[in-house]
Amino acid sequence: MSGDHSHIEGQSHKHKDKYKEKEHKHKDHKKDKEREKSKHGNSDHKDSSDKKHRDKEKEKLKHKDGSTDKYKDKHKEKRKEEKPHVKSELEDNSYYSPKLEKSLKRERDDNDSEFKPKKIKTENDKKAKKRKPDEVIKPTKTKNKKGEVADGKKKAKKEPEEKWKWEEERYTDGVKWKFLEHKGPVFAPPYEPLPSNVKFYYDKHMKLSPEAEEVATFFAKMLDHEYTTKEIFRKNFFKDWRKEMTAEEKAKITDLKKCNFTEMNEYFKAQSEARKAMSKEQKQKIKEDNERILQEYGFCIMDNHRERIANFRIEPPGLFRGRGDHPKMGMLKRRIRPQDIIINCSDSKHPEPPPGTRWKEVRHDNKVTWLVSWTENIQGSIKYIMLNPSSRIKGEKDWQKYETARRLKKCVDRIRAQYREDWKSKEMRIRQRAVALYFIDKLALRAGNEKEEGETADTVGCCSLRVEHIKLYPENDGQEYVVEFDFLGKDSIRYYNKVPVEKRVFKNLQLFMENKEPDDDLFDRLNTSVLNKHLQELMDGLTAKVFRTYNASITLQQQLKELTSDENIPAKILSYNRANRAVAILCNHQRAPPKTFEKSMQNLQTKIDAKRDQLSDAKRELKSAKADAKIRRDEKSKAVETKKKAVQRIEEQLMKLEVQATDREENKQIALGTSKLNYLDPRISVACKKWGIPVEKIYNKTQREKFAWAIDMADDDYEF
DNA sequence: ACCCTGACTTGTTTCCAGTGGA
DNA sequence: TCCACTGGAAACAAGTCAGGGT
Repeated sequence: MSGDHSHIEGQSHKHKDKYKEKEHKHKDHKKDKEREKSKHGNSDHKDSSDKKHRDKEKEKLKHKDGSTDKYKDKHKEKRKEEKPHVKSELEDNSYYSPKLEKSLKRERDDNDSEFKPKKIKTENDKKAKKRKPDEVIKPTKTKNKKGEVADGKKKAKKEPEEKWKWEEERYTDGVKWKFLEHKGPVFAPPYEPLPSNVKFYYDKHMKLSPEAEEVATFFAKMLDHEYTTKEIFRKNFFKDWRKEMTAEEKAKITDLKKCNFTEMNEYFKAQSEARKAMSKEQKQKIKEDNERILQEYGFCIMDNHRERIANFRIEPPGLFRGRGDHPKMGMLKRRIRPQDIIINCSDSKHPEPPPGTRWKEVRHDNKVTWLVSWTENIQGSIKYIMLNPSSRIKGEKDWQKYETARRLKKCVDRIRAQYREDWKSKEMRIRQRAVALYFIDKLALRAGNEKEEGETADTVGCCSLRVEHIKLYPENDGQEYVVEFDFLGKDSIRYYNKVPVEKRVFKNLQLFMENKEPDDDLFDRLNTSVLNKHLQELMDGLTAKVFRTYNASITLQQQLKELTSDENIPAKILSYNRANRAVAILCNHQRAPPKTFEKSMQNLQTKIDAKRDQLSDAKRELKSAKADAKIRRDEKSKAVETKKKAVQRIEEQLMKLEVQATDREENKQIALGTSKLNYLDPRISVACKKWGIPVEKIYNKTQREKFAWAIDMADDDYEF
């Protein structure tokens, strides 16, 4: 499986080289340079224009845009100053992050007194006031088993309705729901210490304290994983692990290299074997238990409907697995407790925290869609529990997204003409904006927000491209003005592409790159907020990502028109998949070739070979039958007919297999799912029924649930 | 004007259970 | 009946973007 770096249509490289080695010097280097820049108080472009005047226009440019210092640099400088982690006196232990610190502080400040839910100012608030000015949600002890919930304002006590009526804009004024009731999250099961005979080894066998042991098991479970060999991972893990150790353990265990987790690792392997080997009844029981939990916690009532919750289980503790070259991989992801949790629901009734605990907060914010949130300790960002894609709240939003893309369709010509015009602008920032937009449109690049250096893997999108990420070839492989892109995008997936561009774009790129270091920003006068502000002016609701949606959907529609033949259904589905694949390639949706890929390919190949043999056998038989018939002067020999049929049948089967093989091979490194789920207007697919392709052949059950809105609107002659 | 962060979408990988062929 | 394979779901990381505070 290793070593296969084949390309897909000249575009995407794969997996192995996905996590490109990056020099870490990068950051410090950059920092220095920025300091220098700001010291001199002038930008690259002023400097550069003093050099040779290759381009007349440049002269004008420099004056026009001298106005601003670079935003980007400013941020960076600022951020760096703030960065130093001031350790809070209350947080001696490991779980430290700046954001967390803030929220901890808040917690400390305002809830020592009494558990009192916070009220926030929303529309809801006004309503609440009308009802009962100072209603405090008291931890209701009411174990409402059966319908004794029938107190006054319980509008949702009527049986939940069956189906939603799809409306693009249901509530005005940002209200997302009017009634919301749920059971709260399901917490990760508490840690169960290992049996006493399973020990950790360091010079000698030793039993760890439960706290240290738990963290050790996280590592032990991953022993087979490549992560555990990476230096950063090991370093971060060890640092966080030591924080959980007792003083003696800390004194003793000082070197991760000397740690031996194999015994623990084997114990877990045995456990999973045992789980596999369980009897049918046991498995059945587990399944039923899960179903019970799902039924109890996996649903909520929103505006009279019972809706499925997407992730009602709190993420269990473990070691953080960042993607790509992540500086924080291996850090301990801490266990979430009830006092970390914010509950969001209607003000009438809220879920109970587990006995002996309390929620961090209960609020009633109907302008947001989440039911539960907590702050995670690695990046200090907020995690949410939200509804399933099949829910109304997600469906309507999805629908809206495609409607925006369709509006773009109406004015895309105008916008394209506009940015082409802007390539000639006198202002550098406008040229940069126009070229970036061209990339976003033509290549479906992501916007490319700035990221916190050192906090996340070094990845880029359009606006954050650096000089080192592109190469210019005035001439390449017989094509003029070729740009070679090579960078790591979202999830550290490599984007590699060579595209011919228009001359003006090419010249502009040369201009942007002049006098810059490889790690300078290509578009130093541009960031996503500037770009999006501009787009907003061009069309209401237009942002960079709308182009991805638009181009994906329009590509599907076009490809379908070209490809769909009047053949049988399997052939049509293949056509659909081809169209889907074209989109996935456009969006650079890659996947690691499945571990079993080679093998399954081989299996298919042996099948094909067998079919071939069978075919030649059949042909031979046909031949001899023919000869035989000739001798016997039997014009309409039955034998010949049947043999002929057999040959035909086998040929067909062979073809089918070969098609399957190509389909699979073409799909080796391409993931269709992402585009299917997020970029392709489902109504285009639903409308395929006009060619006799039933929706069931395109979408599985969950997908049909997610796209219920689209199926509902079902319209044969739907045009994106 | 800038910057931060909350909310929500998009993305890949991992896990698991069901399926169909030997 | 077993077992290898596969597709789908779950998990959760990593984006985008808007709005509000400074």
